[in-house]
Amino acid sequence: MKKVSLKDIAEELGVSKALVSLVLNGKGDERGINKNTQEKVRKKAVELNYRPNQYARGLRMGKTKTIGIIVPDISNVFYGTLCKAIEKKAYEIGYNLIISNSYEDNEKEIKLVGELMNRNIDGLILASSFEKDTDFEVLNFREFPVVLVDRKFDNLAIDSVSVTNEQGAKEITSYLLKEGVQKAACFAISPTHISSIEERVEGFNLANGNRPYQTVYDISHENIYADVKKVLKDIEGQGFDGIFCSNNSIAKALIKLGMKGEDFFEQYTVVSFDDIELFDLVAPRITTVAQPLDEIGANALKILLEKIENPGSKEVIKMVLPTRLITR
Amino acid sequence: MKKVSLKDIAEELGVSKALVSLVLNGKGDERGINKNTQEKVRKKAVELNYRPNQYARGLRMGKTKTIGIIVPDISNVFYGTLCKAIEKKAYEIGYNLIISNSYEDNEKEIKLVGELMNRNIDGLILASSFEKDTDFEVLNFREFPVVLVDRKFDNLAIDSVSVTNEQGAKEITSYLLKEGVQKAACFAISPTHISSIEERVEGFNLANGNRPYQTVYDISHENIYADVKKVLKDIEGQGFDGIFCSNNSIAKALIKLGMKGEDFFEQYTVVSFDDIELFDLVAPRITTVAQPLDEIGANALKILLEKIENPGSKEVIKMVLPTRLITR
DNA sequence: CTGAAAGCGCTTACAG
DNA sequence: CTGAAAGCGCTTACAG
Repeated sequence: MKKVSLKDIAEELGVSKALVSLVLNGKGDERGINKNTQEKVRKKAVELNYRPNQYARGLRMGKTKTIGIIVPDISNVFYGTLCKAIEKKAYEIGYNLIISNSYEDNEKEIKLVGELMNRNIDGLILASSFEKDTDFEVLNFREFPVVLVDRKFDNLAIDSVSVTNEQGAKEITSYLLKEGVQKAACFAISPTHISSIEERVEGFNLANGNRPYQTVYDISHENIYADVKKVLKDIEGQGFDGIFCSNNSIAKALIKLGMKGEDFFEQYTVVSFDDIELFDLVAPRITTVAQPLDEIGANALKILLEKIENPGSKEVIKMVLPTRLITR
Repeated sequence: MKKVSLKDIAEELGVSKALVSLVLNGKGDERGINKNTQEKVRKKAVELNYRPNQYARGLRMGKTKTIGIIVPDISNVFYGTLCKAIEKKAYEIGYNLIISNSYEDNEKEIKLVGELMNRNIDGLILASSFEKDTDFEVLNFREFPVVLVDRKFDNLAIDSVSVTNEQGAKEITSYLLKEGVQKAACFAISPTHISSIEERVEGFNLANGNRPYQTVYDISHENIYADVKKVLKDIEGQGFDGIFCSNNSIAKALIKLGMKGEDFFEQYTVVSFDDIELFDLVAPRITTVAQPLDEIGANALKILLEKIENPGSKEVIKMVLPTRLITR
């Protein structure tokens, strides 16, 4: 019942381990190994159900064909879909993914990065929960291949794939105003200095440039529902008639609250960043800014693989993909 | 810039690799190594930012503290939440998770199982897409530690964690009838012979025992929306006034279709298996059967770890956890 | 209290 | 065309 190794195949066939290894790795022809011998080796490998030990191989080669990915929360459909996109591509080229959740907890993120690096992953895709460039430096990646997704750090020389957050927020806010909203509020999720949120708020502000009044409110990501409720109460009677949500969690809280209020959705027009299925199924349906998750995932992986294959390269790619307004 | 190994620490301190290894693995006291020496070793390890090479360790020990998990689709919030629950527990005890998607594709599932076993995972948690016991045998786990979740195979000696699908479906169907529904339809997702779906249909049938009429309709999982639409058309005018959905995807399709129809939700009372956030945010809100995802995950992991630690054990645990009716 | 040595399973120069 | 040997970084008997 024990695992079969190269040695087992070699002994049964009366050849060396080296030869077996060469053949099984497709280097038989290149090294001019007898076709006949090659055939025998391959047959025996199948017969014995040989599976190469990746840890031995990893130890020897220094590469493991495993990449790590850290997201705030895999059960959030946004990150779930992103991981799925990455996993799909990775699978096609023989890579596996180790997925971990940081829960927006910097301490845990630091630990996770360390542990994943321990496990000799070849590279890391990271949706970081860090807020400032300076904090980020504790992760100390040096030459280690890392690509940031979703959130980026402009002042650091680290590759990233993000979207046109500012432009997307500006577009959807403009849409809100064009639809007749007089006074819009922006509900920003904390921590607001995460790059993507900062840019969305900026987009909101830009679109409001020549309006008499608009305001940004902070919502704690740990306590979204209660905070949204509180802010709604605070702005009551101030003439607001539109709300831009900086991410899907806030919009979900608003929907839940809105269902309880009598005429909430007559009073407020709600739009949101992040296009999730839910927004198409509630009444009224929510107009959103969609992010190209498949492309984000595919590009992050592609950039990461290039880094892995060219370890010396100092080139830094900061890719920004377009968002799409989905009016409903 | 190269990785620091045991040898580096040993050389800098003028001791042996063995000693360093012992100390760093907490066996210093047990082996009576000088406290002072231990201190020096630990300090140096921190100073050099030593990270043990898990592949060398795995190769030597035959254990890798990595477990694999295969689900149909990580972006489905049901599986996303399950994975999150497992990942959380696993992290606490120093295990990492390799997560893969089978997309309900048997071929891919077979490949994935092979690849994960190649990678020397210590064990596997599997939400299998296989339909019959006999098909399942190609996976050929032998002694390999595996725990099934969500779907189980009664005739195979493999551990599993599932829920009271039949009881849950029976309860919610009874609720439907008690609420005044006269004639209920069951929308079952294909393939209907997956254990969980089979049991839910059975529960539905049981609750309808003494009713004049009820029917089960198959919905293909590849084409849910179109199929639901078709079935709805087919049953029109036959006096149906209630629908039990065998999983959340069907209910989502119904909601989407229902929003387009004028008085859909006056005509039909809809209830569903799987409690997802969405069902609390649509109008009307959907009554559901909730599965204890955290407990499923925690127990699956616990059982798996026991298997990993007692490789010889022939004991088979088929755990069934209770569902909960959530009326809205 | 500590060290030298073997060996986990692989790949890759090197030698012939 | 093929084999013997070294070595990746670790842990664990064994020896003293």
